[in-house]
Amino acid sequence: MFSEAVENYLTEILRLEEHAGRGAVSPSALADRLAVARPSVTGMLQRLADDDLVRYAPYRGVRLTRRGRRTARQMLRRHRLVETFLVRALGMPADRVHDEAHRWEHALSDDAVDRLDRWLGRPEADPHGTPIPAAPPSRGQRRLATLAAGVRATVTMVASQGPDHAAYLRSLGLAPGAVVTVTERRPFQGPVTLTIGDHSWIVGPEVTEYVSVREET
Amino acid sequence: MFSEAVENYLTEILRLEEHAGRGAVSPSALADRLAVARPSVTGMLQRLADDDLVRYAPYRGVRLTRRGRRTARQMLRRHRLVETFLVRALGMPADRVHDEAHRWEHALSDDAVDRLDRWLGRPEADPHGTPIPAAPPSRGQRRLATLAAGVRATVTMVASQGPDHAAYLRSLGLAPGAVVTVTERRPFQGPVTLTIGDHSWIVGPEVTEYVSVREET
DNA sequence: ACAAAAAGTTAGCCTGGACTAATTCTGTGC
DNA sequence: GCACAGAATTAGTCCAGGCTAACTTTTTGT
Ligand SMILES: [Mn+2]
Ligand SMILES: [Mn+2]
Ligand SMILES: [Mn+2]
Ligand SMILES: [Mn+2]
Repeated sequence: MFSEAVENYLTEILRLEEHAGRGAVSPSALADRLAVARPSVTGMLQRLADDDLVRYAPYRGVRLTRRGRRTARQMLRRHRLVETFLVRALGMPADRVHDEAHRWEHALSDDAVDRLDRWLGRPEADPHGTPIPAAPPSRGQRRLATLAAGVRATVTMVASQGPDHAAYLRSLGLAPGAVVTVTERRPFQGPVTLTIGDHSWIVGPEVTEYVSVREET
Repeated sequence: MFSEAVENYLTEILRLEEHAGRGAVSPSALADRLAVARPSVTGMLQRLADDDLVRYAPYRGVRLTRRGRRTARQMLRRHRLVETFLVRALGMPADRVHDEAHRWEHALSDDAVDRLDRWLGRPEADPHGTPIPAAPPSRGQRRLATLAAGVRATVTMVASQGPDHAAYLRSLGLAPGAVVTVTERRPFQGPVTLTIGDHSWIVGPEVTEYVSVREET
């Protein structure tokens, strides 16, 4: 979703916001923590502001937006889960897990994070005792790509990638509220068979990646 | 050490070399596998050749050098160990581990790979049955940075970063053949105390990262 | 109150790694 | 032996994300 650099900036801004209490985060502090020159920070903050990940007024410091904070918290969650794993499973010395986790945190998929969390028994704190942020309140929402076969689900969101794409999705009946079941999933990211109402369609990732669903209860 | 892109190119070249038997690998095949345009491949191959990772003659295809092959094999090892871990430990469906491993493989340190390998019981093959390349024949050689405290080791290599750096290392007595012990290691990449002969020195990563040692038997 | 220091930004540059359009090789069929 | 299809390379562009040098704004100390 975001580049490694963007993820690192957001995470570090959150750490500084939490640490230094209320108030905006200073670019210099960020530059220090990220080990980059100050002008690099200025440039990145401008881009993050354009993408609505931070609110940034020149000479006034920076704060995360709701969107930015959501991403940053997710990164902290990953970071701390990975650290926990490295210590508990791999027996890595506690003073070496941070750098390792700093790289892993960008590589894990949501699914892998979730499995790691389960494997660790849903830990509440990392090896240093720092709390691990909870998983975002997804209310069961997920991409169609990750829906298990045979499970009925309701479409919650269609993130179309342009007019043709939107029209195609509509022609399949994939609109919010539609009920859909994955009836077959071919291995290796192969095509997926969907049942929507009394129609079946064979579709590829351009469909399953951009449609969100919630499992029926 | 290398960028993610470089690691991916080298790994894919090795896969193609192994698959398609003897002969040079064609840039088009590479472009397909890496999902990039052909000119991107040409450009990268030129850089890889400059860095002595491939031998490349225009219009004649490409082959890995010894150096390139060593790196590529290491990546394949990581990839397959990670896939094994994802299936065995996290229970991820076998048809989803490849993409995941493709990202993890770039994030793991040598130490983490080694711990994962041990944790998995030194598996010989990944979940698809494909053999996992062996760890490089390091003969116990490692960076001083990873040497456990209290273990006597012999310096095998000094990778100095310029004349001043070289002189500094020499002044500590760190030359091939010298016997060294880490007597204390402060947490958080803190300073390390070395004993060399009857001298002790407190040094930082600019020493421990660039000196290789072999543990005494 | 104001000068000096510190913090921050702008301007201009660079590298890696992608892309498209245009061009040049190579090998095959006749 | 040659035309042509396909493979590959060159030329030129773009963007992310760094950097240094120079400038501007804010803060601080007297
Ligand atoms: Mn940490
Ligand atoms: Mn990181
Ligand atoms: Mn694989
Ligand atoms: Mn990869």
